[in-house]
Amino acid sequence: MAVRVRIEDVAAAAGVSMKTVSRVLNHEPNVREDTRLKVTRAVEELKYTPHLSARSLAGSKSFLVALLYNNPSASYLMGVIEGVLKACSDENYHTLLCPLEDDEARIVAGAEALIARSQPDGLVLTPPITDSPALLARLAELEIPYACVSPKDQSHGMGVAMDETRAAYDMVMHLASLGHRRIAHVIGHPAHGASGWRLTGYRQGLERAGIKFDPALVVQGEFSFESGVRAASALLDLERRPSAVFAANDDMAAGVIRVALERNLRVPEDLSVCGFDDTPMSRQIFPALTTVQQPTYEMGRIATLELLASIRNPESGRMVRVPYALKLRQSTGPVQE
Amino acid sequence: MAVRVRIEDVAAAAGVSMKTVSRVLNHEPNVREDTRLKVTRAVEELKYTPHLSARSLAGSKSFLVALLYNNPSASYLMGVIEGVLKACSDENYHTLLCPLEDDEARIVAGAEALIARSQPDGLVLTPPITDSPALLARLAELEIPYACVSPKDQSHGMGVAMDETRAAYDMVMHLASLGHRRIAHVIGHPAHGASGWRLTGYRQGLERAGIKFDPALVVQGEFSFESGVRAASALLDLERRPSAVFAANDDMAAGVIRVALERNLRVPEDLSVCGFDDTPMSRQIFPALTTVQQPTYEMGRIATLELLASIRNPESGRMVRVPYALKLRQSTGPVQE
DNA sequence: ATCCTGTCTGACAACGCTGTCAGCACTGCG
DNA sequence: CGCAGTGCTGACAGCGTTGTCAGACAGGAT
Repeated sequence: MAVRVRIEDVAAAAGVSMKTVSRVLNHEPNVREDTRLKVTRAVEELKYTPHLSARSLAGSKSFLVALLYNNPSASYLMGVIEGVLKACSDENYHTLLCPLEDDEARIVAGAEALIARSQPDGLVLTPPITDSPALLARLAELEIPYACVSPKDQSHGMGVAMDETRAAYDMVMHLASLGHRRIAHVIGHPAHGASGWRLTGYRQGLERAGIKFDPALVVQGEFSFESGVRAASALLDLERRPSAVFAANDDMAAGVIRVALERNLRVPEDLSVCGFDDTPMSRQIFPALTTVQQPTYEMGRIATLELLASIRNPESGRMVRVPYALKLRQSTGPVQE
Repeated sequence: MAVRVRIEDVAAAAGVSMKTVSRVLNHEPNVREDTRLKVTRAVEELKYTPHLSARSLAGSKSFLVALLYNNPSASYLMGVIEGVLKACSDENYHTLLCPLEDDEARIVAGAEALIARSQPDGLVLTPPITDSPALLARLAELEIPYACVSPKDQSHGMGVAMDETRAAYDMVMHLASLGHRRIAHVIGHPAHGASGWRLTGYRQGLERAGIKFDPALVVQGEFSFESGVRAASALLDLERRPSAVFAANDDMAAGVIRVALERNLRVPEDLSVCGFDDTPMSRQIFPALTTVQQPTYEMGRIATLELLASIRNPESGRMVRVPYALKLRQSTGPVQE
């Protein structure tokens, strides 16, 4: 490995001072256009990359973005992570992963430990910790900027969100268009904002389709496969069982399918099932699951870009809406007589 | 946020010089036991954490470990990642994630870019890039230490591995013990070492069970769900079709189950199916999949610990064996007449 | 011609830590 | 009793960058 190219070398090559090179690299004002050009050329020629540690030490910025999570879904997380990584590397930041425990106190403690150790310049939060009041309060105190992915409260702060209510509504309309009238819903984990939105969308869809809301057809789950199994058992024990089940995520939908098949019900002939998230698993179970695709990569990327923008300019940083897509597959079909 | 505690403050509190504190923190020799104690106490009292950037700048170490991967399985990766994170944070290192593209040239380019930008002190490689000769050669040139997770060549280097051959052997013995004689195998992606080991284990199992190896029952796959579907179609089109299929991973096993159920075969009554990896999906499909569990978290953690040990002392760094576990579930059952 | 403004540039210290090296106190040995 | 050897400690420079501040220069107002 050759010896490192330093800012000093670039300065010499460009015939300016170190400080001017620094200005160009940091997009600071007050550099003449031709000077800027000379410097950029020298940088490219020497393939210069600033030394992160030196930068961070001198500038008291860490160039670190931490991604805080406690979401158990590996595929969801990996999507978001890749997006965050992409945005960070494009802007010469490093990404720190910070897995957190489930309970509120430990979330705060974990985040504080991270902040003390690594001094990140900003944080990206994923659900459900986007909705931990204690954490948000502490972050405000510490004055650390953060961006949220799908937070419950989208009225302020920055980040990225999807119209989940609308997606759930669309899903119910899809079922209704297949002739279903007894459409059940398995609610997600009560702590997640998504559970509420999806339930709301379900109710709005029913209303639009002219179907009376039946509380007996709505069962509490908690986003896990096992909770889907429990919910399905309850629903299929009903005297007048539903002809379709809309589970608030794919894992629970898989649980519903499991129970249906165990009871020798055919999916979708005897029972239509749909989920939410479009995990890889949803394509691999039989029958393949009708579900809603979230652009997790884009969500991670955009949230991070907003965060970085707001680090540079505290005025900026918005809540960005991203589109979803219904994935119609084999687990939903027309109602049979 | 209060002002940072610096090494100077700790030195003052302990009544020693900065350098002595530094020595204690870096486990350097030549510090009297009581001095060491005084310092440790002061560190704890002041809750001192060394400033990573300053350390790295002064010591020309980056305290960074990069995890290179291009494995598409999110659950496998998340397991390894969490393990690496744990080991790193325990030793006050940071983890860098480095997703790489598939082809050899881009793997090397991606790794070089990472190394140039971030100067990691060491790398953790996951399959299949553990087996990229071009990359390994380049790393040797750059003299960057690396640890491998399940590399093809375990005769030298450090890292962690599982006896996959033995696990595959066990799986075949399990099928044989259920009375199966026509046991098919779907091979994994040819570039992965795992494919070879699992095939070898399959053949050893057959031999041990006194079953003649039948090339017609062995089909090439590539670890994807779709390749499992293709393989299963071929196998089930056979005149004398197998009574059991051992797929080299869970995704392909899911593909096999999909095809079987589509053809109205019952699993396991008409066809036993088993996989490898114990992905979360394997528990969520119907029927739940018999498979082999890899301790991914431990593997990531141990590989990283070996790496860090070898950074401190180039003499150390071994290839560690970790245990596996057969997960017997509903997708395998006794042969039916 | 003089002053003032604003734009652009560079010298130098500082960021928090570790490497180097010198110095001190002790031990064992001739 | 002197001297080399060993164990322990501290002073200080330097890692590669940015913040601060002062200075040079151009253009407009007086």
